Amino acid sequence: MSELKKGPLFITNTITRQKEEFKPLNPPHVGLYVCGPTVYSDVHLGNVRSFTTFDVLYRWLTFLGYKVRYVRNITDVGHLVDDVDAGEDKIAKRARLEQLEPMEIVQKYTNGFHDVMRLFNLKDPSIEPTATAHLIEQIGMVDRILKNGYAYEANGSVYFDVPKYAEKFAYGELSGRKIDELIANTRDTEGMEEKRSPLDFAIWKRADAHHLMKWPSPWGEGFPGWHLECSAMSTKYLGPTFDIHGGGMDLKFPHHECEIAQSVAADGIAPVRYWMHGNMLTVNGRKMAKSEGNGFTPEELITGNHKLLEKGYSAMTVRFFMLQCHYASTLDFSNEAMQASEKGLDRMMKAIDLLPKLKPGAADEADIVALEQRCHGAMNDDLNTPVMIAELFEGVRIINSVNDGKLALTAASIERLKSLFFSMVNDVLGIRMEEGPADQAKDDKALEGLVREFIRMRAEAKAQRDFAASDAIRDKLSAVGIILKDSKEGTTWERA
RNA sequence: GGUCACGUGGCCGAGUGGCUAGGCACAGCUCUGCAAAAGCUGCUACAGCGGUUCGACUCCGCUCGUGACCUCCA
Repeated sequence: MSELKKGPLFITNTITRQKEEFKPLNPPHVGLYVCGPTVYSDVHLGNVRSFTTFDVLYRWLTFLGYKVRYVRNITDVGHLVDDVDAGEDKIAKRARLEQLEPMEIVQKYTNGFHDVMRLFNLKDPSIEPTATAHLIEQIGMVDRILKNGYAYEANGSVYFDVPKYAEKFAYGELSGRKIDELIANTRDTEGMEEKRSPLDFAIWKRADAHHLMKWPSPWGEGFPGWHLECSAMSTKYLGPTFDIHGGGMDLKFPHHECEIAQSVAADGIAPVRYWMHGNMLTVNGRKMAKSEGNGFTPEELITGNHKLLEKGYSAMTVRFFMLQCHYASTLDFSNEAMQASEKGLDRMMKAIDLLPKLKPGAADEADIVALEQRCHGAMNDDLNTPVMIAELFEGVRIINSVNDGKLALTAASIERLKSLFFSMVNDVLGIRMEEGPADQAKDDKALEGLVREFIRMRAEAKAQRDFAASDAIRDKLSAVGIILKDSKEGTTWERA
């Protein structure tokens, strides 16, 4: 058993805009923080793409042997509908609309989120902290920022003093923004009188008497600002500086920019060493977003019950479709592309099914070790899943050729190929193999026996060269969704 | 308006200063009684215009087009 060439891993650090070698702070431990959902509505496919990106990152780091502490939060308070005037909380607003207690909303959509994560085979994070369970930490952080002079209290709210911070630190370095331009581009809005600068953002917000979600604080009853929870919880579980912070591109500004500012202002140290941002899922060239009305839920996707969908697609097909595109590129959803992925995945799964049946030969006519190294190399090159999948299709060709007796592989190479596919497809890409479209009904004993009997009858007809009868059997089975395939070794069947 | 991306063959999508991405579709061939599957082969592209270079799809500039962020968003 030769040593696998697994390293080094390069990832694009969005704060430097460069591909950098990943070196954890305290190897073999890796701290990974990913911005989770705000649980006030159903997640849509665009959200799934983002979480899938970091799921694969988590899986790959684990595969490389790192001990990853993966923190993905649930935002259950503090996410303002409008930061400027009313300051109503998204969850509170939803609660009012649905006439539910805010925590009912949180529970409902948290459950829904978890269902979707399971459906798409996303691994659970090591810690899934909620904002409401970390009020103490958040208040503590506000306090530190105040004490350090980077925030001010106004009328029961506390605002982060961006211009003051920018005197000493590089506010805007992540998103590439310049503070003068930001000020120049600010629109006049209502209710800004409390803020000294339009760029300032709330880290603690006073709650009115009728406000549903509020907690006592040194500044009165209120609730934490949106950006604060991630800073407070990442600091608590991963330390003041940790390895990787991930999220969607659309969180870069202002959310992640504010996170950096908060951590630096509170603890005097940059919180994150590698920032990673996943790109958007688009539909007809436009970002999938609730406001566009072009999003569909995973349920609609699977049933095909949506005007943009010609048919339903399985969760694993969707996952495969997403991974055929690099995470940093936009990915455009279309029925044509989905069907291409569905067929490609199907072909791959059928090849995987053949793996245990391959007959070893005396020599190797394909280099499995090299294939393996190319797979690993693709992943180490900024998680290039599309290239890795392309390599796997090379493996598919090899498997089929060996199966056809056109290519020889030794028993050892077959074993290696088997474990390569298992680790890359199942462990790293997170495609559940048993759910391959290939054979869902194979464990149905009665059906298997029935089809076998038809195959036997058809073989008899064929032996007597009664092709009309044999074709009739095949056609009728085909009409009920059973496809027969003849080969030298006999006839096999599968579901259409 | 400001900032930043992107524009690849019929479709989706990688990548690189000179050498085949891959998937799907299509065509031909092999196999087969026929079909399906599988394999082989073919179709061979990098928005436009300039520039740098021995050589650019890959670097630079401009033009056109598209998108994202600047307000909540994965």
